[in-house]
Amino acid sequence: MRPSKKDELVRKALNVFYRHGFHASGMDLVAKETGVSKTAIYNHFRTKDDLILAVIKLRDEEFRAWMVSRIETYGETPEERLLAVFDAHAEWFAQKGFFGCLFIKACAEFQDPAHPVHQQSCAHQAQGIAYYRSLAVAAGFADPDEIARTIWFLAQGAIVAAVMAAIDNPAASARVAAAKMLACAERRSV
Amino acid sequence: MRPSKKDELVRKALNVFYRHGFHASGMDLVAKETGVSKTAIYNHFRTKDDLILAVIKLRDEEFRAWMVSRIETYGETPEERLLAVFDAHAEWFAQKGFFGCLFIKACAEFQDPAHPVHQQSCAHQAQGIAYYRSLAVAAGFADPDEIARTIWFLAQGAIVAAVMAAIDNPAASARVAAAKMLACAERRSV
DNA sequence: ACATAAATGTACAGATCGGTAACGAAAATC
DNA sequence: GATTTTCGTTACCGATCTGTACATTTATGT
Repeated sequence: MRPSKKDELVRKALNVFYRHGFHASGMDLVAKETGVSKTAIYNHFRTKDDLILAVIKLRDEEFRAWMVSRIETYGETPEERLLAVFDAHAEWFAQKGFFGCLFIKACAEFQDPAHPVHQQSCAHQAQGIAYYRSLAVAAGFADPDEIARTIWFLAQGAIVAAVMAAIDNPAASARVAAAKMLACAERRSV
Repeated sequence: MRPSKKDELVRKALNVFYRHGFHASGMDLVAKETGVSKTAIYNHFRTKDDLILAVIKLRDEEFRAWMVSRIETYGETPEERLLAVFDAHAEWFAQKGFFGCLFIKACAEFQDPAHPVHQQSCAHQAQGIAYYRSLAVAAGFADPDEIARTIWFLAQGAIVAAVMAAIDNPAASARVAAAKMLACAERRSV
């Protein structure tokens, strides 16, 4: 199987797991929805967990790249980009087929901290925080860690709200809060 | 079965589902862990979903009562209580056996918005926001909805962080952000 | 065109899933 | 103390689960 074909399989499997959940999606369903026979799938992935891990890794790469790209389009300066985070999230929430955060779901279904899927999902979140921190550093904030954590909390809260709460445009609401927070935050002394 | 016995069964089932997940916990496991035979369980709950729904409802009642109680202990005034939210969350995160938010997990596993478990979980979140809003109103903020949403976002973000992110004491960090936000927020004009 | 590799559908193994039937024991009710 | 309800145990049902075997067909590379 060509690498591109394998990617395509993983991407289609991602859709199945994303929509129906990991444990709720049987391999027969995955085979049907991806159009790849179960035999062929198991030729390339030893177990279902291996496939799920590949799904998580693909999503990690693609989603982070997409998110960074959108943030850098919405905002020019580092400080603008800290707020553009929420514009990008708003765009994400508005996409048809938005069903929440795959990584939060993955950790909800694979609770064992030793499970690779759990760890990979946590690693994804760490990268998000690290990116926000780099923006906060570039923007010259005195406490970039606190800034990054706050932006991240607000963004994750908005994600949860987008799935569970009857809040209109949670990303916009979180953006307002973030803007006020940034306006009050101290800059690094020269 | 006495109501108290039934409650006890639901409470023990809650522990099973909380620790292992809903789909990953078979009814045989539930029977074993609760000490109630599968037959007896099915005498009182028509299906597994019915039991799960009872679990969600029990958790909703108990957890909200606990959270409100802790918040009102940590804070005296409404404004203090908006920050005490994070003290209560910190206490929750520190409890042994903390495994994240059951309602977030429930929505992750029951994605269909028409599913009662999904709806009940969302209703729980709505009650949380409503409580924060009542505090914001009592504290005299000009825009209690925005205040409530921000507190809620930060709290939910802290919960996600407590499970997934390598952030030390996320509740304390969220509290700092919330305090700054409240300090800048406008009061209602008399 | 041919040899090789890989995909397919079907069928299956073994385990587990949600849920039930049957029956004796226990216990609450009258 | 007799009766009725509820309980646990055990075994089971059909469906579905992950994962595999196998023979056939389809791509692929030279």
